[in-house]
Amino acid sequence: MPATNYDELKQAITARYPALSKQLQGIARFALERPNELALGTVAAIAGSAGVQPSAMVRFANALDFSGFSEMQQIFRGRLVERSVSYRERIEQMRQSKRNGGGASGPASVLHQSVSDAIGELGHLEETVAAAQFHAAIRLLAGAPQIHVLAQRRAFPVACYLAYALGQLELRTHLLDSVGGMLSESVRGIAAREVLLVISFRNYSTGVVDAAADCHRRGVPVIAITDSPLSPLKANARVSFELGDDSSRPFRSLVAPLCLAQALVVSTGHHLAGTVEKRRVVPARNRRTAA
Amino acid sequence: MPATNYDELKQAITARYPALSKQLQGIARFALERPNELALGTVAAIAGSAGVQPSAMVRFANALDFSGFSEMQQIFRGRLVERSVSYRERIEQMRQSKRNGGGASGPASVLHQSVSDAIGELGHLEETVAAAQFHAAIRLLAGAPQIHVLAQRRAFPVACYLAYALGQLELRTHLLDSVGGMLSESVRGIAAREVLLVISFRNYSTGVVDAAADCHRRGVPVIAITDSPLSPLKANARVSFELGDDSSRPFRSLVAPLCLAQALVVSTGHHLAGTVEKRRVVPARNRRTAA
DNA sequence: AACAATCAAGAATATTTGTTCCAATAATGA
DNA sequence: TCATTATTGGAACAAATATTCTTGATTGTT
Repeated sequence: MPATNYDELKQAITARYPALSKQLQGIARFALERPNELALGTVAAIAGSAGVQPSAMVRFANALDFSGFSEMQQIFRGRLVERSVSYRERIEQMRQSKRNGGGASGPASVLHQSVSDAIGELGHLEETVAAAQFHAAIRLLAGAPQIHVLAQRRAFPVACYLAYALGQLELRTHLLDSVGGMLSESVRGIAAREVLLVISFRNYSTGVVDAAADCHRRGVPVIAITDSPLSPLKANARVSFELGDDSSRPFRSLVAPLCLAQALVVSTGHHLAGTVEKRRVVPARNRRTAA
Repeated sequence: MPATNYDELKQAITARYPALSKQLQGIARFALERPNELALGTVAAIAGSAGVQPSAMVRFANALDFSGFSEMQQIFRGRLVERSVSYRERIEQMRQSKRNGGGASGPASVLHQSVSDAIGELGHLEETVAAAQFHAAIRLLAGAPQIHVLAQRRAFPVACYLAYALGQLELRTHLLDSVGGMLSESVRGIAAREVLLVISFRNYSTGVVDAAADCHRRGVPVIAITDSPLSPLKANARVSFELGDDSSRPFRSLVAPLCLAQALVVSTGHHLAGTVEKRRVVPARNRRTAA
């Protein structure tokens, strides 16, 4: 019964260390000191770096109940891919709390799968969003005399939420729709001082892409929430968030974009609160009353 | 002059993407979506996962000025180790910021807070939802000749998503709106064999509550997604999900209800695929790529 | 000091893996 | 429609890699 993850492996190495031969003990120390090298190197390279023969690495793996070096290496590779510990712990806790049903293909397992996927997406979200982009988007949103939000199909709920929540902040917010085919006319009416906020994922709705392109060309600041750097929105946006959708799953969720949207709204609210206080002190001009 | 790190590689892929062949474009998307797989897999495995031949992977690497696949893979591997050290830093920062009292109030911490809250809600969701309710809801959804979805204000995005996703399953789905004040008339037209799916949280929109009450009284099955057992929707629903919204936080999120909605849709899809063969169900994959 | 037993080294081997090449197919333009 | 070009699929090849095995060395024990 070999270890199945890095923590177990670490534990196994620690437990058996005293009973190992001198050379194997050296390899054990080497492995714990440089797990990255163990994960990516070849046996020959690792053995050379550790000052032993390749066969010794195999013996080491065998001493840990692995069938061979490659099997052990998978554990080290898994460590590189694992998400940050806090998320992994929470998922692990959840898995264990739901350990009863055997969990093959029941409806409960679908919920569990959705939750796990969603947590994974959220972890990924926090990794991918750069603070600079985030801050730039907030500045644009907080300073705009009017915000136009546009999305279609699958992404539309995100636009709905943004329009609603930004409206709660008493920002002038306009949810663009394509009712009556008047979308391009509406888009054309957006002024350069305003902001267009677009959300679209593959396959990118042409209406949304065209709107972003039109506004971007005219100098209107465009904020895009999309899935990939290859998105046509990226080239047409001043600020873009690429959330990296994993298309291997058949049902892609809106959890990550919605969480980002909420964070944007909350931060914009904080930003406004800060600036409003300043403006009370220096009430020279007020920008949002002109309507 | 091939790329020397992952950012350069991403940039190079983005730049050359339009000039690539269709297959190579697909590989480009695949590579950006699943860089971990690119880093650790063998050409054969990756090519299989991407649905192409190994030679295509080599061609892709060549198109990015690499001498072969292995050279390109080094970039992906480099990203993996860099990321793992940045994880350490981030975790360390997190621990330190926790020690120094509450988290700072920068924009990055808002995102972190949103993600953490969302994960908490998801965990709560999985504990709260009972399998019996879930199953009952699925049976109703899968068997209905028509599904009506209704929500307003903050919950409206959930209704949007449900209407869209259920429509993808080729279920007759109708998103109710209150445009023109015709909501009560629309609700009155719902037949007893159909299903009404309502979503509402505090303060419960009167339109939604009244619609649920009307339908429930007339024998129309009502499925409710709401926040509390005290919700007026619970008394007027045949199946209800009470997600327990924490109203202490100023901005309540839609992550949990959306995740539940997705799980419902996926399970309903499975249910349809299992029961009705001729209906050509589980079309999600095909539809996604077609539309 | 001699024997036994474990351990390490290094070459040989069998497997996996990346790469290349050529034929088949699809796309493009006349 | 035909000819030409680009693109893709698939198999064959060559390089590398992991693993095994045998020989030699070292250590510990009687």
